[in-house]
Amino acid sequence: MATIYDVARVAGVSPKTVSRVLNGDAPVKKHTRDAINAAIADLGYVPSSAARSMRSNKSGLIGLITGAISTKPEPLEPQGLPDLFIVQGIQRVIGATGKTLMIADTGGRFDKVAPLINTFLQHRVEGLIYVAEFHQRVNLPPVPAGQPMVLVNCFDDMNTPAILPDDRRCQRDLVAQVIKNGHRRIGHLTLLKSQTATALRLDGYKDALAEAGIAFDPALVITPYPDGGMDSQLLWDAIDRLLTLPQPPTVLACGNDEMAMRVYGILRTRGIKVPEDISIAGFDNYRVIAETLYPPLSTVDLPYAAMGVRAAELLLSLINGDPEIPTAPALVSGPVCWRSSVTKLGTTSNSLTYLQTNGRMTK
Amino acid sequence: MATIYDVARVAGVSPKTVSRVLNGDAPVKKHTRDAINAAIADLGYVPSSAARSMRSNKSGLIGLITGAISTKPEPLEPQGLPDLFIVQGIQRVIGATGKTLMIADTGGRFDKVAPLINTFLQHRVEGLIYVAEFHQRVNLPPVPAGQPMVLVNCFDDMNTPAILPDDRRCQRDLVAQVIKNGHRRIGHLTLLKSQTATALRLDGYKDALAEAGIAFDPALVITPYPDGGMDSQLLWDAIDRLLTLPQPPTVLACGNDEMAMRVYGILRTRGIKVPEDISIAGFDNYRVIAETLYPPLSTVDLPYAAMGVRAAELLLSLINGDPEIPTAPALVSGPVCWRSSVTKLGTTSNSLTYLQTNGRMTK
DNA sequence: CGATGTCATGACACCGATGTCATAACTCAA
DNA sequence: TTGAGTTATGACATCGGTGTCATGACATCG
Repeated sequence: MATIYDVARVAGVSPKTVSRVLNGDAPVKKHTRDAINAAIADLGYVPSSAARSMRSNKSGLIGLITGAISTKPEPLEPQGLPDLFIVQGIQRVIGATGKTLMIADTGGRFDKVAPLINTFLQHRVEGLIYVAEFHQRVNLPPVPAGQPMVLVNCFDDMNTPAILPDDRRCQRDLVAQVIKNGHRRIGHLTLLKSQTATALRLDGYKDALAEAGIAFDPALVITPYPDGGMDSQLLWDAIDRLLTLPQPPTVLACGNDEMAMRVYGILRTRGIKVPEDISIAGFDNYRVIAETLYPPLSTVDLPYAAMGVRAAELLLSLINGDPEIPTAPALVSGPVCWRSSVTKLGTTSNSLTYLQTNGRMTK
Repeated sequence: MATIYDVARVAGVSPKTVSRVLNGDAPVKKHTRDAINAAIADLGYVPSSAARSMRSNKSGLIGLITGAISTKPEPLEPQGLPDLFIVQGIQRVIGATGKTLMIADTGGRFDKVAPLINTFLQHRVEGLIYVAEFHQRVNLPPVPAGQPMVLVNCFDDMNTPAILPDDRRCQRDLVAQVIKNGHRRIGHLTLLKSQTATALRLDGYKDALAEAGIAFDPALVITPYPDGGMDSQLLWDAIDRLLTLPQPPTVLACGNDEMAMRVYGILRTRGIKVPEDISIAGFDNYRVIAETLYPPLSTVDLPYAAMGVRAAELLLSLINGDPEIPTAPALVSGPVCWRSSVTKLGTTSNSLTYLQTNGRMTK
């Protein structure tokens, strides 16, 4: 690979003058400049960032670590790869600054994180970003004090700056919209108990009820899956329990869009029509599912790309030494995506009442 | 950031001896080694890969570029992010060699490719990998001759080594399995005409028919969407045309799992049961869909992770200068994933014949 | 015309590792 | 005890850029 010395020799100038042309940091006679540019093109010269960053002590690199990592040993079910959207948001911001984003994937193995951080430190990254696959607490290996770092979709016990989804507010907004459409008995099928989002979303669900003056009925909230397993049968049972309540829900708010998709399938095998007989809402706006299902799914958009943007901006300000020290994690929320899986209820009719006469459904 | 000189000073030795401890390339007295390791820990010393790679002329970096890039200006519909699985396969192989994978995302913008390649060249990557989001022809900016490079999920006109999915064989295997289950009238809903995979898969469909001695009936093959648009109504029309044929298909082989999911929804609104009334097959094994749909979808696994592995291995052998020059792209195929969306047909009954008496379906 | 200032360019050192070679310290056999 | 051989360590140059400072070529002005 050609060096700046080769270029200098071919152009008949000193290396320093070539450097000036490359960086445009000092005037160079047009004649000289042309000769140098010709030599660069001739030789296919590409400057070495290693040499450059060694001299300048600036790497221009941002390190990003991502992966399906849980603090628990057993991996939870795969989520919808939201981290990809987060990464794209980060990329947009970082790319605009001229810095280079180095992305490393752990492949879901927690023991890979420490070596990856070490590799990044060897490359003297100016900042580190850790993106979790779903909202969770993490416990990362230590990094040198003063090393700018931002967590996305996760948080730790050491007050590392973090960008988090506002699960509570999103769920509240969604349920509020459902209520606005006339529903008052709102079933809620939650994610796993162990997931951080689950408790927050339940709070949001309660917030919306409280704001509408509807009493909270614990019978309407069911966690279909115990931690670990994900048997379809369990989901059937949960729905069954809800629909055979004395006052069954008119809508099911599901833990995420994937669960909503399963619920569609289950209801249809029982001959229950969505949304005529019962309405369904999801969570995430996982578009491949939400837009493709029939009828399209009402859900909340978890703004992963926006979280990425926020994270990158926060990291850049940390790198620039801006004195803003955000003590609390930043919460980002997104819009409700209203599609046709939730009907507008008249105040008098409840299309599901017929179910009450059916007794407990068969399995 | 501490340097090797700082460590040497604190440990009371020369930098070269520290280097020896770091690399273990020459014996060092235990007493000295302990002092050095203590100093390293004290100072939080991390070696600079810039200085290292400058001296050794080896970066230990592999550059990977990915993104939803099409050679056409208008972006096609989003596929299922298969490139993520490809990337994970690549990561596995590269990670095992001790090299570092630098991933850059174009964010779907073709004009970002050239600058990204340039950045990678500045970092003196030892190899380049380009991963396309779906099987396509690409036209990448030029790279220096001799720079090891591999294309994945795409190919160009310059014989750059490439790893491609074997669409033809996968489709053949799937249809063969369908035939083995007693189906002889097999509808085929294709992807967009402009997609490379579409023609290959049609060939595979014909291969399977030919091997089973079934005549090819063009009426059974429909391309629902014209290039560009993706109106749901068009899919309805396509299905309608198939089901009202004098001899309607007993199974619909869809262009991908997402299309299969839409077909599920459409059929159900018409009161047609899957798989009792008609069977459905997909393509891709996009697991969030295929496993979650009810009934679970029979499909073909496009082995994206395996393609990544193959690509990484090929790149490593190019870097090592192994003299194998694969002139033709390597085709990778995957297993049929048989689930319950395709029924076993008895040779005498055709459960769909009742539809023939229904006449054309209403919209 | 000579003093001063500006502009274009070059010489040289330095960033942080490591390869090469030299050398000090030590072991062991004659 | 001494010379040969081995082991542990250090001095120095080098990789490819760029910051600092010096210098030579002109232009400008009194």
